[in-house]
Amino acid sequence: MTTMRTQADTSEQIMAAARSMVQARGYNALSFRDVAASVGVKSASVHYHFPTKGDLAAALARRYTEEGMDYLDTLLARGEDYRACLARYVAIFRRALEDGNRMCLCGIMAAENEDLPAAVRAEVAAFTNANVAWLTGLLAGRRPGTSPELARARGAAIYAAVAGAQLVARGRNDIAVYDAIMGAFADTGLFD
Amino acid sequence: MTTMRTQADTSEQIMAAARSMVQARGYNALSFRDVAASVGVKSASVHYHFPTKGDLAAALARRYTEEGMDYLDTLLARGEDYRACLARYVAIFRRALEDGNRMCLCGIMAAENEDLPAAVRAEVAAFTNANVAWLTGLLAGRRPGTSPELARARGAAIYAAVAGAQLVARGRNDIAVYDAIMGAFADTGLFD
DNA sequence: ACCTGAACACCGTTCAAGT
DNA sequence: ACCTGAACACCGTTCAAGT
Repeated sequence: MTTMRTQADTSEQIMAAARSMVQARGYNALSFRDVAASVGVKSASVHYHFPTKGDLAAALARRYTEEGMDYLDTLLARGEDYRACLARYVAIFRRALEDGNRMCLCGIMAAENEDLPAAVRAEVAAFTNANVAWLTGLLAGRRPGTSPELARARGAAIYAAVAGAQLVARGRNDIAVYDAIMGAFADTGLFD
Repeated sequence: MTTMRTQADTSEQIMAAARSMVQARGYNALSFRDVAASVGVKSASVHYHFPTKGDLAAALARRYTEEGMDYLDTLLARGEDYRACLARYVAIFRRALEDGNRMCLCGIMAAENEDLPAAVRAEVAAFTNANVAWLTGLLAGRRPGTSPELARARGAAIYAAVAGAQLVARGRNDIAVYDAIMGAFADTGLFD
């Protein structure tokens, strides 16, 4: 029998604190001293676990993508229909707004693209690609006849719609704006 | 006969340099020392013209909104039809990507919402509101029967579509992605 | 293995001092 | 009216030093 683990590793606590901060204020506003204070260590200790801010942000984005894709894969495995899967997808981005008017971790960092170290930029791109690929796959099942190019463009459009709606609703600090926008997209047939 | 003005005021040069920097890297990455170096003064001089970073960013956003709305109003005055006006609108956000993979000034600052001084946040919200109102007005002319709520939701959806597509295409550093996404939206009838 | 204090060059901001 | 150098408390990062 191994030792009980009653407390998260320092690395895990750092990642949890940092993730919450980035989703609220972005990569540039992430402060090693703030993270350290929130965890109860000094900022130099954070550098022991994550040598640079880029290393920390890249780790955050990689895990964020993994966890998100795991959830999306369980959605497919559950055998729910096309519309139900899309509704769950739209609900994921709504949840970030519910959680203190936050954004998707990679959505907010995408806006900071030019400021990101290359490794972080790559992880953000990987998140976007994974999301568009999942949506494209879902669409392919729905419309077997469509060309790959058109299916991918539509997958990207759904991702852009959700990301854009999140951005606009967040600026208004009003979840009803997110719902109204997604309703308008639904009316145009974006989810049919 | 008054004195010739062969050079822009220092304030104007500061705003031009700062605007370009914010559209490329955001509010947080805007540096008074970088702006000063680009204009040829010291950072303390920038504070003479714009006491705080918030004052500078608020002035940038206010003028950006004014200039943008002036252009949109000339579009309407030209008497072009609904589709042509929307095509011009979509082209505005494309142009930022053409200009060094930049973003809409207020779009990128919207992502930084939580970091913005209140005055800047208000200007960013005013830009969004003005854009949605313009789109809503355009839609009202096109579909006189629609309820104000639905027209506004659809106006917000078009704005979110454009902002989201810009964000996604910028992350890929590929204008073709913007065009493909807008094409997919057009296919769903978002612009009909 | 993990943490820390001290130092470095950056940042926005302030202010007394210059012209 | 406009600009500046110097100082302040911040920042990410490094590193020698501690346990």
